[in-house]
Parts: sequence; structure tokens; C-alpha cells
Amino acid sequence: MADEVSTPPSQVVQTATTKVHDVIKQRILDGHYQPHEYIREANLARELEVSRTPVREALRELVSEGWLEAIPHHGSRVVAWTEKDAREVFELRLVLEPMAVRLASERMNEECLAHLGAMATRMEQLTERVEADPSVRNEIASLNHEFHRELILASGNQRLATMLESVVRTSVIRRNFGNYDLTNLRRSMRHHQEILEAIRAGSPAWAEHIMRAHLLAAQALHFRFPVAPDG
Amino acid sequence: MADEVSTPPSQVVQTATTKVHDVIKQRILDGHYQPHEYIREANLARELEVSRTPVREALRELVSEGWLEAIPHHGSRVVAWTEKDAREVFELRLVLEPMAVRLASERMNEECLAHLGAMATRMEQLTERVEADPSVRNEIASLNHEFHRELILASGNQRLATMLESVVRTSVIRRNFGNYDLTNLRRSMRHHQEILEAIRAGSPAWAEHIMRAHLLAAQALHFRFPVAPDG
DNA sequence: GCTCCTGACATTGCATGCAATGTGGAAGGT
DNA sequence: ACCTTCCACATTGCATGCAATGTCAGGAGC
Repeated sequence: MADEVSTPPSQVVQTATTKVHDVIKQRILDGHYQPHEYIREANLARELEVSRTPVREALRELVSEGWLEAIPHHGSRVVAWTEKDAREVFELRLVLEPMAVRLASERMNEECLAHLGAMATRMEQLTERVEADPSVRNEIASLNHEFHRELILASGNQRLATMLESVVRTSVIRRNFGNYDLTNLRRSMRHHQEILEAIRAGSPAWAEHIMRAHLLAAQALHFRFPVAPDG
Repeated sequence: MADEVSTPPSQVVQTATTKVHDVIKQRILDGHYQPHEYIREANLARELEVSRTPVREALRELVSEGWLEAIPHHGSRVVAWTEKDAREVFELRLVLEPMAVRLASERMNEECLAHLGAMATRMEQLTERVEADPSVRNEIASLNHEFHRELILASGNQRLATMLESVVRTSVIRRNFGNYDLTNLRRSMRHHQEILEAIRAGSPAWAEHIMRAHLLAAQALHFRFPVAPDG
């Protein structure tokens, strides 16, 4: 009855369910699905040319991950973000990301540090081109996301990484560096470099507090330009 | 295509999927399912007299929540806990629970505080009966869990509560106050009372630091009596 | 005796049909 | 005009059958 396994393969295969899962998540991120919009099983099944079963399973997973909310016998819809949600996310990031940086600074290796440094430098260079070509903001936002992500992974705490992933990714939908003027953008980039300096200097406390300042600066800007009331 | 809804009922109904979900979770908690044991869809469906569909959906949800791990085309099995998992959970609790207490102390109302006080007092009374009747340890453990849970909910941060729920509940499986001698048990109970005193005194910092000490004491005991190597 | 191949078995992945449930609107009464 | 009742429709919830895939034992070849 209780069978053990020899080797858990855990290889990455693309089943219909995972495909549907990724499609829905992408559509939420790029705004194809609006907040509070219902996602109907039959519609999506027809469109993606699969049966309702993998669609149902993907929807269940997305509900568990916090992307959708399910109302029994009525359907699953995209969650809408309120100011309370924004406050909760900031409170959590303000505690979890400094923690991640502190742990990372104790466990960092040279290779990872070099990669992070390259990203930070690239972002600084791009920042000086923002006024000439506003489209580089997207590239900066993408690099910024990757920078934070890699820093968190370097903490060596897988649960922490998973939590922050779900917390952060949902908060950056359609909200990148659009509000940052050049002064704030430059400061943000300097923070990245200073975090790495603190790690190189072997000072977890320095790294932790710069990260906290980095987030508080972002928070101040956020509440200066609040989101439109979605729900 | 994009339909809005008037009132999201969100009422609690007991579908077959939720029933299976709860049964599996309970069986993991009480040890009926061993770590690394595979849960077969067909077996459970026969036993609970439902079809494989709700079983499959429940398994998917439990995988997303971290109770099970899925190997494609091979099945879902109970996660096994290593010392690395224990370290990760302690690191997270050590940051999240003090945060929760700090927030709770800023938003606490009288009714909740009274209820917490009653639980803390009850636990202290039970502690003095442990030597005469060891079975009260279970009741203390249960009250302790409820105490922490209510304190966390009082933080007013729903995401924080959800995260801590998933982090803490998985770590207390078959590991309650069995290792605590009377001295440590008494100290633990005094910590509870002191947390409430700090909240009443209007000192979030005091509350936060006592909670941290409370967890570090528990951590010291844990690594004094490590778990058997499960996996 | 050891290795590699092959085929049967067990298990999950997916499709489809029917049942259960919630919603909205039409019809009838007041 | 307004409220209530009831029925048809839309949608999800569940059951079942078949397809795809992974595992493992047994046998052929060396």
C-alpha cells in the first residue's frame, strides 16, 4: 500500500494542464483578462482546443496560487486589487526582502555576485538613456525584477523565495517604473549597487537596511501616485 | 464576454472536492499517510465512494499548498521533511511572527485581547497539572496553536496570516510539546502572558521582541532534540 | 552471470456526457 | 407599478471511458 520510489524524476514535461495554466497567467499579467472578469471553462477550452478537464485543473491551481478567486457553482474570476492589498504586500515585502538579503549576504558565492553586479551596472547605464529613449524603462523594469529575484534565490531559503514570488509578481502588474522621475530612478539604481557593496563588505546588517530603505522609497512613491480603484 | 457580477456570494458549501481535500490533509496531519507515501487516485476514490475527478482536483490543490509533491505521470506523494525544511521554517517564523505581533499590537481591540488572555491563563493552569496528568499536553498544544493563530489574525494582514498558516501547520505535525520539560513549558507560558502585557502597554517593540525570544527558545529545544531523519 | 530489449501492467492525463446548482426573466397576482 | 413565483438557461460539479506514459519483470543475446 505504501510504496516508496527509487528516483523521483521530476522532469519538466508540458501537459495540457500546465499549458493552460501558463496561458491564463500570462493573460492576467498582460491585462488581457481584466480584474473581476470571469474565465469560463467552456470558452477557454474551445479556444485552446482542449477539453474542459485541463482547464478546470489549471483554474484550481491558479486559485490556490492567489491569481483567481472561485465562487462555487458560479465560476473563477481574476482577483481585483484594492489599496488594502497594496498595503499588505508592502508590509510583507518590507520584512521578507531585507531578510532575504541578509541571508543571501551570508551565503553568497562569487559567481552569483558577479552576475548581480553585471545586472546592476547594466541598469545604471540604461537609466542614463531614459530621457532620450523612454522605451528602455521596460528593459530596466525587467532587469530590476530579475535582480530582486536572483538576490532572493541566493538566500538559500526556498520557501521564502516561493512566498516572495507570489507576493511580488502579483503586485507589479502594469506598475513598473512609470512613476519614477530621473532622480528617483537614479537613487533606486544606486541602492542596488550599495546592496552588493554591503554584501562584498561582509555586512549583512548594512545590506538588510539598504534594502529596507530601497523598498520604503518605492512605497513612498507608490502612495504618492495611488492606483485607480479597481474594485 | 467580460461579465461583471453583482454580489459574490462566497458562501461555504461542501462539494466532493473540498471533502476529499480535508480528508487527505487530516490524514497527513495525524500520520495516517507517511512521508513519501504515494496517494493513488483510484484507491482513494473507491474508499471515499466518489469518482477520480474530485480526488484529482483535491490532489492538485494540496500540491499547490505544499502538502504533496506531484511527479508527472507517476503520482502525488506526501512531502518528506528534512533538516533543511526545519531551518527554512524557523527562519521564516522568526521574521513573520514578530511582525504579526507588532502589527497586532497596533490594531488590537479589547475583545480579542480578552480572549487571548483567557487562553494564556488557561494554558498556565494546565501547565501546573502536566506532571500529574501528562495527557494535558495535548490540550496545551491545541490551545497554543489557537493562541498563535488568533494573534496572527489580529495583525489585520490576510496574506501574512495565510502564509504563516501554511508554514506553521506543516511544521507541527507530530511535534508538539513532547520535548518540553516543566521549566521550558513554564517559560513558554510566561512568554504568552508577556506578549499580551506588552500589547496592553502599547509597546509594539516589546511585543515583537518577546515573540522573537519565544521562538528562539523553541528553536533551541528543537535542535537539541532533532527529528528522526525522515527522507 | 550480466546487459539490454521488449511487452504487459499500473497509473495518471484527457475527453465527453450527464447531474446539480445558481441566475435571470417572464408571467401572474396584488 | 411592484412584488412573488416558477421555469428555462447557463455554468460548474461529477462520473466514466479511453489514451498516453512510466515501471518493472522476464527473456534473449553476449
